[in-house]
Formats: sequence, C-alpha cells, structure tokens
Amino acid sequence: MPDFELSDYLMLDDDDTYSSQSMASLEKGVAAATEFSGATSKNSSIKCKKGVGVRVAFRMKSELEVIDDGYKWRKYGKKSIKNCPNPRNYYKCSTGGCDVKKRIERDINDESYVITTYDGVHNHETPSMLYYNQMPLMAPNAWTLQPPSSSSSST
DNA sequence: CGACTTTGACCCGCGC
DNA sequence: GCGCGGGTCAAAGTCG
Repeated sequence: MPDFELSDYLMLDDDDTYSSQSMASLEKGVAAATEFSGATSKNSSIKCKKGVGVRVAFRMKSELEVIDDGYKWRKYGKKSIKNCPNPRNYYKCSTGGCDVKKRIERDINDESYVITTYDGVHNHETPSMLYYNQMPLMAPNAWTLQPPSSSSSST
C-alpha cells in the first residue's frame, strides 16, 4: 500500500466539462467517491452527459497506477495515448452484474500523479464495504482501506 | 483448474 | 471517403 494522497477530484458534468476542485475539501472528494460507489445521488452534479451512468475522475498522488478502492478490477486493455507519454489502462469491475469501467492514466504534467476515471455506477456494495460496516467507526478515507488479508502492515 | 494479466488486432466515431 | 485516435474483445500465458 503506497502512500498516495487525493490531490484533485474532477466531476465531469453533463456538459462534458469538469470542475477541478483543489484539495481544499478532501472530504468532499471522498464524499463524491462515496456517491458514485454507493449510488446515492444526493448530488446530481455527477452524471454523464449520456445519462447512461456516472463519470468521475480523480487525480491522486501514487506510485502505482492501480488504486485499490475495494472493488475487484480486471484489466481488459491498454492503450498508448498520443497526447500522453504514458499508456492508459482500462479496467472493468469483475463483479458479476456490475458493468463499471475504470480508466487509469498518469498525469502528463506529473508522473507522480495518477488520474483515475470511473465510468458507471456499481450496482452492488464494495466487497470491502461489507468489511467497513463491521467497523465501529467509518473512516473518511475508508474507500482506501483494504482487508487485513492483503499486506497487513499492522505492526 | 480457475482467474487474471498481457498484447495485438479489430471496430467505431470524428475530423479533414 | 480516408485517416487517426480511442476503446473493446479475444487468445495465450502465468500465477495462485
């Protein structure tokens, strides 16, 4: 588990535009993350122009491009983008019945940053979410939590 | 043996 | 109509 920090979260609006919010309110970004993952649409600003699903982009500082948000992602493609020196990775939720896609690419300005774009809404809770529910407290960054089975560095 | 990752090829949409 | 770019699928290989 590398130490990555949520730098910016981009809310792609229905006008194909996105609002790049500074990390002035990280909780808000996490809230957005909870929004799309929990399918709780109290904020209708997060939606795709096609109306077929939600599209949310996050930019976070991480050494690894793959962010374990609790879901199981299966890589189904890799593509080198002309405008980007780094290839873009395509992931799909491997959970049955879930058709959420995730695009991951490195920031062209800062390779230390990774841009993760979620496309769609999970029709199920994150497997780890079940684990969260058993926790006495809900950490604001719980979506970054991982089960103790994976690299438990609790020393 | 099953699941997942990797890489190339193919297809679709958009712009010129 | 053609070319380019982007996105997705499929087959093979590897690891657990």
